[in-house]
Amino acid sequence: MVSLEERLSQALRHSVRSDLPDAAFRWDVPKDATFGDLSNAVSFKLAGPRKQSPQRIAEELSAAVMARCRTQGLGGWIARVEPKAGFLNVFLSQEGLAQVLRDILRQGRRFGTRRQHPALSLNIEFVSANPTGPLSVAHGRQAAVGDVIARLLRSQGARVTTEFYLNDEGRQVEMLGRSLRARYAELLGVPEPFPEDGYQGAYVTDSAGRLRKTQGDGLLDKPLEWFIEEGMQEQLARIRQDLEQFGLTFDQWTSQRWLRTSGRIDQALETLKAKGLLYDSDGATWFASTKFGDDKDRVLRKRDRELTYLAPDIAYHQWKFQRGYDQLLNLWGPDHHGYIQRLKASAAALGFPADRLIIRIVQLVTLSRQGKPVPMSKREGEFVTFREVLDEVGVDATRFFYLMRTMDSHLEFDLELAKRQSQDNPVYYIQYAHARICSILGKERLPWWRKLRPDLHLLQAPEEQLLMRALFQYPLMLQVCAAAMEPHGLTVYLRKLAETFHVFYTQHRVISEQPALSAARLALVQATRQVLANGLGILGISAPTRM
RNA sequence: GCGCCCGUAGCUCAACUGGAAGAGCAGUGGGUUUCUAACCCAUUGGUUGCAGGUUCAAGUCCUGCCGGGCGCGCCA
Repeated sequence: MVSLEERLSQALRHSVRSDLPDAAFRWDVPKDATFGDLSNAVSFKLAGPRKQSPQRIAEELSAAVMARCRTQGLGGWIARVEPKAGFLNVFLSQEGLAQVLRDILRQGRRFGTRRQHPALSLNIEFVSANPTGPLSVAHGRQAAVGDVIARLLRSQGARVTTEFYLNDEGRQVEMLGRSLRARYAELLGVPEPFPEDGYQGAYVTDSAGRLRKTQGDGLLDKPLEWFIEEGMQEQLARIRQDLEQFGLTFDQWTSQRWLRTSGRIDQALETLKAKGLLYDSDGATWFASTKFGDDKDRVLRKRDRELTYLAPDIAYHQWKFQRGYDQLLNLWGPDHHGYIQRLKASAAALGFPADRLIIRIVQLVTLSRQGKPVPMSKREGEFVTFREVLDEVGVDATRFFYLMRTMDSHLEFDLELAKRQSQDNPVYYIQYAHARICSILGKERLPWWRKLRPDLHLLQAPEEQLLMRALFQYPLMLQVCAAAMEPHGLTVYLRKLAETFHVFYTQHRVISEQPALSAARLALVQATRQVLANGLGILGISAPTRM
């Protein structure tokens, strides 16, 4: 079904007759409610070529758009199209607002979602933490952002695969195996030097303790590979468990080991070689990535004949491209941003359009308590983990706090504020609005109201109008967040919607002595509840019926 | 030295691919015999780091500075 704003865009385009790009005809939600429900600034773009003032053009266009709406059967939904300071401002009519409520109540959980033909297919790879220890708070943020981007895009009709790249061979996991073995030996009283750059976290010692408990004291005969495998599997299981607790299961796990044994790494290197993009120098094999915009060429095979990390990564992205996605999205930590150029260069070198590979950096997270920073020392291997935050703060608040900022911004995560169950915690503020509505709906004592077809035109109070207008914005807001691949706007919207509801609630009784008005208000709060639930659902946050 | 992100109210941050400067918190003062006060109302707070440029229009784009963070390996 085509939305109102899309039909308005068509009407506007029809009225303008210009070859301006589609974006120029898009309607935005204006910042200020006095500017109406939708606004557009195309008049400014036409002012130059037409040598007329924007306001003059806006006046013409508003009449033309209104006329077009009438012939298209939209006239009843629009009160007026108002030219103001060059902008076109659309004000929905009471019937238009009533229609929004009807749409919400009819579509229920589907309200705000769209379908695409054909559906955009997309792979999102994120978290991809090494299976060598607990997830960090930064991984947690990536988990939240990636998960909600996936949900947002799915809500807009895209086919999304979420994927975790498992770094299950190489130096890092070997170091975990060595560390585990050393701790195990330590527990037995057999002195064995702890590896330099080993994992010093207490979790390794815990892990060694468990090994001893379950498998006895005779494990030092086992080869290093055995310790690597044991340690890695345990860490991986914990990572999966943490993510699951967070409400996140990945559609696909791709392992580096599998990439190698299946021959895909060799194959990728062969492809580059066949294209004449590999050369030997200083005893190493280099990839001529500068031909594709990189700052310098990169080593793929070191002098010791071992591959660098880039080689399997190239193969991995080739494999992702081969699977036929329209777009690949990678979420990385800020420590990887220097890596973007070379990976994009490799995609281009392999003949894939580099603009189909989108790499976004999710910025750092710092923890604080009541404004005071929580020290995070990685040197001793002791740092606040994602699991600790999750256990202390809970899933809902953790998700919300991770998503409250744009991913470009450093995130200051205040543990005390997130935990606090009070008015300054936005999560509870939103959930409370939902619970309040459920309380009203549960207490309804006059069942014959249900038989009334509500007369939504009774909802004339300013607070009711504002609430309906906020509900109207939901689908458009979702669309914008999905297109930007940025969840943060949804948290802002839901807070605003909850506020609009709370204001309405304190001003007006829903269930009163007036049956007709009560029925209308019941429809209004039911629709509000639905949108709050839908929005929270996309954030992966629960919508409690009681608090 | 080079690259990326950030710089907006006392604090934490928005501003949807240039479009009409905003929230929350903190501060101050108020409001519940009624469907949940985890709520609401009022009010204080701005040279958008600095200087130029492009534009009808710049927090947003370009140039140069200043400040904060991160990265720049034949580590992963």
